[in-house]
Order: sequence, then C-alpha cells, then structure tokens
Amino acid sequence: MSLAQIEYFVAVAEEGTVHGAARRLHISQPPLTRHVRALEDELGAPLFERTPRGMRLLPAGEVFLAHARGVLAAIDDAAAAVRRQSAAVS
Amino acid sequence: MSLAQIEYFVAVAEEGTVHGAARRLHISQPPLTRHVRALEDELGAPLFERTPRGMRLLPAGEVFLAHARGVLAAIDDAAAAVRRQSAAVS
DNA sequence: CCCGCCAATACCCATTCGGTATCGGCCACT
DNA sequence: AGTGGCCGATACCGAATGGGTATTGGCGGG
Repeated sequence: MSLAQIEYFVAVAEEGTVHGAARRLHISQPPLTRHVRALEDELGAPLFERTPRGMRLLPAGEVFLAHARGVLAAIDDAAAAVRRQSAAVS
Repeated sequence: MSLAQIEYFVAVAEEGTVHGAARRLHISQPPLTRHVRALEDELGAPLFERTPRGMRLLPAGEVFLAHARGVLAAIDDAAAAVRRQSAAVS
C-alpha cells in the first residue's frame, strides 16, 4: 500500500467516477483503475461497487475512507510540525 | 513523501545507524541513505545529525518520529478495520 | 599512525508507474 | 428494438523510480 494509492482512493470515492478522479489528480484513467484494484487486492476486500454510472462505495469502502482521510491529515500534520519546529530554532 | 520513506526513517531513528536499519529492513545501505536525504529535502529541514558513530535525532527529527509512528499505526488500523468489516458481512 | 566503522557518492540494472489505444458492457434516447 | 455515448477494464509501451555493487571520504580508537 502506498500513499499515492490512498490519495487516489479518496479522490475516486469523492468524485464517484474514475474519470473524474483522474482529471482531478492529473493522471489518466487506466493507471488509476489499476491502483484501485491493487488496493482492493491488498486489503483482501472490494471497496467499490462498479456500476454503469461509476463507482459506488461499499460498506468496507466507507470504513476505509474515514481512516484514509485520517492518515492523509496525519501526514500533513507531521510535515507542518517539523516545519514549525525547525522554524522555531532559526 | 512515501510510506516507505516513513518506515525507513523510523527504522533509522530506532537503530541509530543506517547500516543497522538497512539490515532490519532487508535493503542495503546506499538506497536507505538516499531515502533519508530525500525525506529531509522534502520537509525542508534536517532530521538527523550525522556523527562518526551513526545518526542522532535532531529536535525536528524527534517531532517527526512521534508523528510518523502515528501515521504507520493509523494505516494498520485502516487495514484492520476494512478486514473486520468485510469479515462481518461474510 | 593506521585500522575499522560510519555515511556519502557513482554507476548500473530491475521494477514500478503513467500514457495511448482499444475493448466490452450498460443505459438513455430516439 | 437499435444505436450512440459514457463508464470501467485490458494490452502494450516508454519513462521514471528504487535497489544493488563497488568505492570514496572522514572521524575516532587501539
């Protein structure tokens, strides 16, 4: 599991389609599809239901989404804390 | 910043040397050195003091270490929560 | 004074990641 | 009922990233 995969998952969950998320992430649709599948494979459970209209979150996906947002926020916090600390010294 | 870089940083901080951390991570020393430097570059601040005896955490490194452990724990939680949810359905 | 341990650098190869082109399926609209 | 359009999935290829081996430079201890 990589950080990029987590960001990609959140984008797909929020946009509702792989196409829309790809546009937002400035990558193309096929690699994004692959990352979502790789994440599901690694977690051992599907996160989305594929419909002709797009991707709908399954219960497992809802659960992961909440955690994923927490992880991304924690990373931002970590970077901000380091920059704050190093600024305080100088 | 990648998840691997965070794990690598934690290993170096705990082992005290790049060599020791590399052994624990089952990779070799040079790529590990590069990842640590890349992480410092991205954060805009050094995290370790290089000594002839190894790597000593700087204050900014101590701050980041605490956050880094939280991020890794949050990811484990996320994976465990998904597996729990998907198990509950089946 | 020199030997040993450490991180840093140079260079190369394997793997991963992203892009273009294309396919298959389902719904909407005629 | 037929067809056009939008969706995700797959095949294939080139670029970028990541890890490995070999080597260097620097400091401290015997």
